[in-house]
Amino acid sequence: MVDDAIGQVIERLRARGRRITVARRALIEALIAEPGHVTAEELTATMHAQHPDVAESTIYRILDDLEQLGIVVHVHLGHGPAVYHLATGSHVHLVCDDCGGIIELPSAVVDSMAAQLRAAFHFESRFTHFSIGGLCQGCQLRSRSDDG
Amino acid sequence: MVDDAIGQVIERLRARGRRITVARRALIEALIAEPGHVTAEELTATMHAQHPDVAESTIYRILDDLEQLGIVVHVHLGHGPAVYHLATGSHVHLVCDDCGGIIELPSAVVDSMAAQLRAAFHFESRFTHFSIGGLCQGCQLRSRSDDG
DNA sequence: TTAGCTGCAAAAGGTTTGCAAATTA
DNA sequence: TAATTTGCAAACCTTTTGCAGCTAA
Repeated sequence: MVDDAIGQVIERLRARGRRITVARRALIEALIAEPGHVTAEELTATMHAQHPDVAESTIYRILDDLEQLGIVVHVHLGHGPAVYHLATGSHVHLVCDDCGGIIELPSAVVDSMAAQLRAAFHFESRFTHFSIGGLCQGCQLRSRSDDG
Repeated sequence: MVDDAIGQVIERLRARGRRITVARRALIEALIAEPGHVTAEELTATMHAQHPDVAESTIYRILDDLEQLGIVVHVHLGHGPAVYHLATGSHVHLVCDDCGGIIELPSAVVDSMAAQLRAAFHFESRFTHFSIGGLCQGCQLRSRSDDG
């Protein structure tokens, strides 16, 4: 069924006139195999196990292309490098400013907020591209005790 | 009253043991004079009109320091450089992914959302550090007509 | 006087680009 | 064959850092 998922993506690429190269196939495999959010650097490392001569610039180019085709999205969780994942299973991220911990939310959680912004500003919001920053429970407690 | 605002910030710096240098005073003036969101580069340009030999690295260092003191915040509106503004008047940004247009919201608009995240995840969210991406009305209409 | 700040220059980190060679269809 | 894709290396952009000299208190 992983193979199946790969086949489906490849189909979509062919349908849009892309050529299926070793690097593309390997990157799609890596994206499907990886569980969560991966940086370009991590993807490169994964792919280098099997294909050590794929250049990181190639990976950035393929990711760009996949993103334009709506197959992949990238997310900014914090100040570091962007992370990538398949566009299916897009979700919202709460990221703790102190410890960097991540809570993933189903997009539905922000629906009422999105509706509010749509009604008031005609703005169709996507909460998925940037994280929502803040403090997790642990860091709230810690900063309180630091104060005292 | 601008002078007054400057004086207040300088007081806070002194109270925390900072030295008041030409660069610091000029940067505070620039921040108070600038209307909205400014990048470090824009601040540098502004300051160079009066003080051409202040280094950009100095500006980054002072901004860091002011941020640690809670006087300044930086915000990521999109993929470009961070923008800075005084911590007073902190607000939420809706940024159009297509045209880059910005809508500023009073923080109160996200209060109910914040309450929801607090109740469900004990997460104290700050919607001010990253923008909320999406599509503004104009770009929604444009992309619809591009489809057809 | 002396700690804190600054300028300069260089480096770091993430991402993009130019170009000739390789590869896909 | 012809156009797309790639590897390599270099550039780019924003931000950080090391260090010696300057300056505010």
